[in-house]
Amino acid sequence: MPISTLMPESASRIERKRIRNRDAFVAAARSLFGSKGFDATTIADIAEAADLGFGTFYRYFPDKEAVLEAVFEDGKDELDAALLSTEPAGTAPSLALARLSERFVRLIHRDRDLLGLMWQVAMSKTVGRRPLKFERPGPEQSLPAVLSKAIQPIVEQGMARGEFATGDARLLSRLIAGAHMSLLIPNTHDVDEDAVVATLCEFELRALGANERAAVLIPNPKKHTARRRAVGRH
Amino acid sequence: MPISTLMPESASRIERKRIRNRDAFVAAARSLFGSKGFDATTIADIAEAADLGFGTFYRYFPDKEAVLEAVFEDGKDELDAALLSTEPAGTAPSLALARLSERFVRLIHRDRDLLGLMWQVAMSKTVGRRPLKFERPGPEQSLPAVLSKAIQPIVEQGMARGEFATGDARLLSRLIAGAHMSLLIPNTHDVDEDAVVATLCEFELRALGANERAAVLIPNPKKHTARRRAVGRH
Amino acid sequence: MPISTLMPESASRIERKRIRNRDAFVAAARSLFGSKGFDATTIADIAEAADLGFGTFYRYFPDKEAVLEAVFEDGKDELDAALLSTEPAGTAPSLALARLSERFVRLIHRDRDLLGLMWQVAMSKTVGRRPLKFERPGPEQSLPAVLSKAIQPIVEQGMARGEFATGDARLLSRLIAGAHMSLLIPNTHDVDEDAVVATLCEFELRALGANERAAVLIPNPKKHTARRRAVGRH
Amino acid sequence: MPISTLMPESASRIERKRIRNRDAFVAAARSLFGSKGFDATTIADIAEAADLGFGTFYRYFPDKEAVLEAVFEDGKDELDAALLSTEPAGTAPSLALARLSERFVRLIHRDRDLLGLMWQVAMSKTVGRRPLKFERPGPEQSLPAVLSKAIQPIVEQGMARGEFATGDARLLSRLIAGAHMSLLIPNTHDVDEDAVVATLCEFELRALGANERAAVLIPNPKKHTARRRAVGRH
DNA sequence: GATGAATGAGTTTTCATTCAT
DNA sequence: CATGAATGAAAACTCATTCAT
Repeated sequence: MPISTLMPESASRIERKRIRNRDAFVAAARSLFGSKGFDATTIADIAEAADLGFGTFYRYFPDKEAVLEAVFEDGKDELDAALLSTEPAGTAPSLALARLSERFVRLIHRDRDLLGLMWQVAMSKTVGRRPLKFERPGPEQSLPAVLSKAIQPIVEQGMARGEFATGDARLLSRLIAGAHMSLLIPNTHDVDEDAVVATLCEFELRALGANERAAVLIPNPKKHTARRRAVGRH
Repeated sequence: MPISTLMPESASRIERKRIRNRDAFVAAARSLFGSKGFDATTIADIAEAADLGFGTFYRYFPDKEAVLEAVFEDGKDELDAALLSTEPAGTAPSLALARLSERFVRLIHRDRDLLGLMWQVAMSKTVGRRPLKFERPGPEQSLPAVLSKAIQPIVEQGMARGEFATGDARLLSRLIAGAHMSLLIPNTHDVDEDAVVATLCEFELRALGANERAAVLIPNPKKHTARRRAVGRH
Repeated sequence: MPISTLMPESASRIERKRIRNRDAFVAAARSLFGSKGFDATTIADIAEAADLGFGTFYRYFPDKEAVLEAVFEDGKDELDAALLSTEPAGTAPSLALARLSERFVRLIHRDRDLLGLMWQVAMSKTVGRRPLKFERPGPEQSLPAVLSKAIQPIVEQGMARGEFATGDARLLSRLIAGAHMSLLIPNTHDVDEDAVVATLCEFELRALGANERAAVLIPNPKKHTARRRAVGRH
Repeated sequence: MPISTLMPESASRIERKRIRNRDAFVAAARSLFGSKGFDATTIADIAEAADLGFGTFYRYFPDKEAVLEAVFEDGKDELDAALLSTEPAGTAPSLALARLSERFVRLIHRDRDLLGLMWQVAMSKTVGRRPLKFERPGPEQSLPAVLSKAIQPIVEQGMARGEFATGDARLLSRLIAGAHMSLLIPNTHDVDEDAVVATLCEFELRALGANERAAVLIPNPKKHTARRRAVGRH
């Protein structure tokens, strides 16, 4: 997340300016990387979008890849905020998962840029013209990784509690994350967001073999009666 | 698919050489694009990998993008061969889907390069430094699109036959395709291939609300008794 | 001039074919060099225009420059035919010059390509991307050189006979050639050809200080009475 | 003319450096284009000659053609300075023409490069490997055009005043310009510059049918008595 | 002898990165 | 510190020329 949010009042005026500038670069980079891709984005583009001087970039980042890394790190915080369960300890895993799914679908609409970028990095060791230097945190913070990690504990808990069928929690989490990711693909038929949430939840709860107790927790019950019934079909 | 397979006996020796060279370029490009990414791959790389001269490339393709297109076209045929159901007309949809999934998992191991590339293109309008020229077939032949299209009819049929719960077949197919795609992500813990197939099938059949008649068709029954029971658990 | 005209009946069929092909290349090259320039013309262009195979070119010329040379040589013959005085020995120099001028103006309309090309070579040691190898006859056969050489003897004779004022015949010939050349410049206002001839003749005869005996020989007397009188104005 | 001359005292040091660099590129380009031709000159050549980095070129000009254009524009100013009559209003046209001619001959020795280049562009629509983009001012500022335009008003005035025989002033100006241009052709026998001026003046004044009042104005009278007499010979 | 496939040297152009102001 | 001018490494692409068929 933007550093600025971490130190609202802190430090000297000059320090605050440094932070503001850095955040401007990161935000610009994130938007541009997301929309045009890493390679197609030049440092000049970023500086321009950040409304800062060109050479200034290098006072904040040693190279182009560093800003990508920063985008990831800041983005990870944001993702975590969106994805990590803040549910009370006793929340039913199926509900936790459903909520996470809903938050994710909303996130897609808000942050498609960032998500697409993180996805991209997950897929190839080379984002830019040459192999990424960063064994650095990077890819582990790629979208599917983060998402998968957010899902896995829920799944594990669900299995432990008997809400979900038992199985390879890691792999299942990944498959669910993949299903989520599929929503990122540019799509002509963009369906109603709520309907997507409902179908997704239904999909994943079924896939996990959620039992009836779990099923009733699917969100947006008013709109999707038919489907809810389908989920609890037996 | 490589042109060479289309004209096994054909033509003059020189014509065959042309085809062999073209295929060499396409194969080299596919492997390199897949492993290093489009941008990180130079024409020189491709030529080198194809063991042909640099200038020779331009006798076969007008530019770098053209070879990407060729990779896609040839790849699409290959994908189709792997994914399109060749099941007899009466095959149960759940079986068809399970078989498709199995074929896909096998495919990942064989053709990770190509699949990764197609996925990449699906995600970003900018594969290269600048937006792709090709509105050309391209992206519609991206992996998730092709996969999704292969799955959708099966899902529809399953719904029609009452094997699967009814729902938005298009979206569900996409989610399933996404789950498949998640297996493409470079993964340190590479699990046993058969186990992956089993879990995937179980996952998607459940997710589709496959009823008991469908469930018994899950492949590799010997190894995964426990899970099978979970599927048909109710 | 095309070799073909030199050996109309000669030699074997195969020999005649060789000659025909060579001429086709030279003609194609001349037209293309003239219209697009030496550099902008590729060997492939020439071969295509000659309706001959690409590699065939190299069976007739060792390199691209050689065909330029050939164009020059063949062109020189053609130029000589057009420019060299074939007047009977006793012809008045002013008449000879006038006739040459007329022939030249006509030539411009017929062979602008070739003339432009020869002019170009006259101006720069580098026609193509790199310095011309040919110290070979080349530049001495450039248009102004040839033209100048055609004019000079006439001028000298005129001076000797007292028709023209005496002076530096070589330099004056060059100036006259320059005046001729100016007609080659692409020109929006293309005037009537006959009028150009008349003005040119008038111009050069005056410039040489042609006396009254000479002046009456200006061609196209009917159309240009006024001007003729101006020439013989004193 | 070089921008530098326009802002002698101007601006910051950095601004002056920018201008100095631009001028260095233009001067280098002019010299190289003139001597080797546009095509044979690489950007690297220009940068080297300008003693600047290679990439620096592109900070000043978007492409190779742009620097050609700049050479033309700067050159045009220089030419205008040399060629446009600055004679007092009442100056005899023959004198004005003679002076122009003299200035031109001197110019040839100083600026052969530029003049050759402008001539070249006048002749061919394709200076580079492909047709010039610039319909831009360019070709109208080609040497013969500029020269011709400088001469024409003098000729017209001369005709109006009765110093010159009447005729097609535009065409005659062009012929005279052509005679001038002929002096640009690389010439082994380089004659004495003064003698060339004298012969040229004599040539053109005669060619225009300058009457006796005009004739006495031929410059350098001391050295060329014989010729002067020839001009005023009748 | 004719052909065109193969080739790589040479050119333009882009852009990350350095550095002087 | 902020800035943008300078720079050259790297990449795409063209085309003259060689050579196998």
